[in-house]
Amino acid sequence: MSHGVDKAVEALLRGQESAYRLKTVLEHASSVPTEPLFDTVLDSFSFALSLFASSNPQPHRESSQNKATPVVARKSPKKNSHGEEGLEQYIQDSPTPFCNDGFSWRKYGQKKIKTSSHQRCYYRCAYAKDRNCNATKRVQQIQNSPSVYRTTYVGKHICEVNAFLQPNEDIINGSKMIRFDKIDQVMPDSVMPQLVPVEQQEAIIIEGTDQIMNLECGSNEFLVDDEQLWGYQFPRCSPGNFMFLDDLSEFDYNPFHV
DNA sequence: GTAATTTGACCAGA
DNA sequence: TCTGGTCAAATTAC
Repeated sequence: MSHGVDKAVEALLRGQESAYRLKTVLEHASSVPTEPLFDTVLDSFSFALSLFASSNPQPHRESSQNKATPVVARKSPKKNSHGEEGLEQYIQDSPTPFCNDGFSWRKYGQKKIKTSSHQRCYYRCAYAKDRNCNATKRVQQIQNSPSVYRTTYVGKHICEVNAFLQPNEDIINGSKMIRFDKIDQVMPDSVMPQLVPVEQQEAIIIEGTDQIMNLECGSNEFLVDDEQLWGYQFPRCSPGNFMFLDDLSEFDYNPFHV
């Protein structure tokens, strides 16, 4: 727990730092893009809250915001259309319906839910057919003013694993993997644009009783600090370069310091 | 022209 | 029968 608290504090400090930086940018009408700073602030709080939530699991509260609440191996009362049951689910609340989780999703349905005045949107992995990935998610607004959107992730992404896993790589025994090939490689500007929009953030996936953090980059962009982006020439996360984390301490994980 | 989204219909479980 | 989830044709966007 103490380690989780440290990480949470670290994330909050990071958010505070970004907020100060954002304030400076706004005060000086700088041309520096503010969106990455906004995202970093929001992601910092999301990450910190998710740490608290995962370290102290409690029933989900309707009023929670920006909170990642894992639902550990919850058995779905209803099989899906493929006859699968017991798919892992993970709930996250956010003030925006567009939670950047690092994956590509394709909307396949939208439905009015009886118990809610808002419609529920259904998404599946964009590579569901190509790579037989069964990950889906549902997004629904659950609260007005302030708006709260609940995203429910169902199933696990196996698309990148199927497509790019090398034969000798260990995915079965704990999926402990970080691959940033040619990490010291100098990337051309055409490949690594400056201050790219943040499209990635942590995706928290619960496996059985072991809570893991699974950070993946799915569409070639990073959640990255702007200073670090300048300070380090870092490869983008391409299909050959991906990571799995199931032991934060092992990598001194910080989603805001890629 | 192709890909993504929308939306009504259909299906299965409760 | 009701409801939530998915399918698939139609529509829209690029």
